[in-house]
Amino acid sequence: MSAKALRFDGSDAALKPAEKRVSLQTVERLSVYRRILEELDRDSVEYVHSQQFASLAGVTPAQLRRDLASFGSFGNISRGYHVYQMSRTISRILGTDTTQPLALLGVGDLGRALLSYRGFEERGFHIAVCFDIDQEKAGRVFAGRRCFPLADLETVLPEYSVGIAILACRPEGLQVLVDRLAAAGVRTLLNFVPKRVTPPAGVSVEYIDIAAKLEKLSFLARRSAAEVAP
Amino acid sequence: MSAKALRFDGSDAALKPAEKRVSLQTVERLSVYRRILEELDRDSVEYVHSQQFASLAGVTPAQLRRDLASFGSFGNISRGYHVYQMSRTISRILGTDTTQPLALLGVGDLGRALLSYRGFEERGFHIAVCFDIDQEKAGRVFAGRRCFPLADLETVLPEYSVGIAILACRPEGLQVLVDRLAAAGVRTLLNFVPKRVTPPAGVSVEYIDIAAKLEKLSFLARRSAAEVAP
DNA sequence: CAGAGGCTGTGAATACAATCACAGCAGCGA
DNA sequence: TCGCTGCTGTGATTGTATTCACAGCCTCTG
Repeated sequence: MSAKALRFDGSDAALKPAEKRVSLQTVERLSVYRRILEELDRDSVEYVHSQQFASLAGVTPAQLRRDLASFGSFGNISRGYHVYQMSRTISRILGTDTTQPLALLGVGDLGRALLSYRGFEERGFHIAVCFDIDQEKAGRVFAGRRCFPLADLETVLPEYSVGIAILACRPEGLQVLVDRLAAAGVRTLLNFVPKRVTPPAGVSVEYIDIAAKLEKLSFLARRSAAEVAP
Repeated sequence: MSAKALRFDGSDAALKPAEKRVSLQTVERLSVYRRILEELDRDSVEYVHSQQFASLAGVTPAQLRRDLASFGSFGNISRGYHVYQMSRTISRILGTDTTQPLALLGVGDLGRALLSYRGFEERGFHIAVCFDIDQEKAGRVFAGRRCFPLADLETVLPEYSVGIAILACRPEGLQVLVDRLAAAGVRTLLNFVPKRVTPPAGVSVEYIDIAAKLEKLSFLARRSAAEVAP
């Protein structure tokens, strides 16, 4: 005896199905899914089953289905998921169906590498403007983008309507910089600087810490070696 | 000061006795902890309580204590944690108390940025050798390191006893490259290439996917905007 | 047209991570 | 010396993510 139909009886007004609770871990996996879907689309694959799809993405089929179901049902039973349609849907969910301008803070080695990285454009991002505290760098042009002095942040940034900023500068004074960016309307930050900051209300920060990843690998390498010869 | 309260007083035994189940998330946080401890040490702080320490690291005091306790007891009751000693202990646990040689695969924009990144040396890592499939790059010298052709991987790599390799190359043929590296004795991989690979047995892979992080931020920015004006 | 096959979506179960709350004790002042 | 203070380490609890397992459905074949 199943009680599943009751769910619909009591809550027909509550149907805003697309905006359930979406776990952030799911969101991170969505990027992986979309990349695979694009590859499949290039190969002219029309439908894909959770089994093959999951193995391409390196997750279990159950997890893949649950991730996708958290936005509503896309799967066609006994055919699988429609590749192109789902790719478009994920783009809309992630907000990458339109190109988004980025700001880059700090034009050192890493910053310059990011400026010349072509992958951004393919994924719907574009570094529109960059800043550096170094007066010598400010005024120069890097990979087609003029570099402004950090002091001009508040006057220059609004012209570009940037929602995402990339931090690739020195750790000194990082918190102050974050606060200035938030005040200038930036809502999210991608932080390459190995230093924790406390984001102002309404601002999200993601960290990319290369050295920390290496340390984790160092731990894993040592542990796996210990397992072999304990 | 008596070391008896601290169970691990500098001996190599620190690694062995508490081989409980250490969560990988804990390991990732250890890097953050160590960085903060080094800063405190530079400021000549000798002891630190879980309260202040946790707030610097951006975690709760309970989580910090649990993380540290998963290796054994470091804390001196009513004084807190000994800054320098714990920093050393974490280094031993992570395996970064001695410098480790890295191999770099792919000397494009990102690869060159990594070569000139100074942060590695500070954290106990050193890119010892690099490879590129491009014959033009092979033979040149980048930031003091000679670049070898990819074809010579099997003959050159053993001379450097590399345990960790960084993937910063093209996605084409990545799986084959991973298998070759594993066969050559590399135990862990840091993958900047936006493509999943299936690691051979005993090999761990960590991913750094910049575009995926940006997509996550794009989602967050959109959601937080929707919360304000639904 | 019926029945088999095999897929998705999801309730239930499990595994895992974070937090709470407190026993027990080192250090300190009286 | 002794009691008080406030810290750590940890059992218990809560919360969250993942996996299991299967009902229900769509398609295709005979």
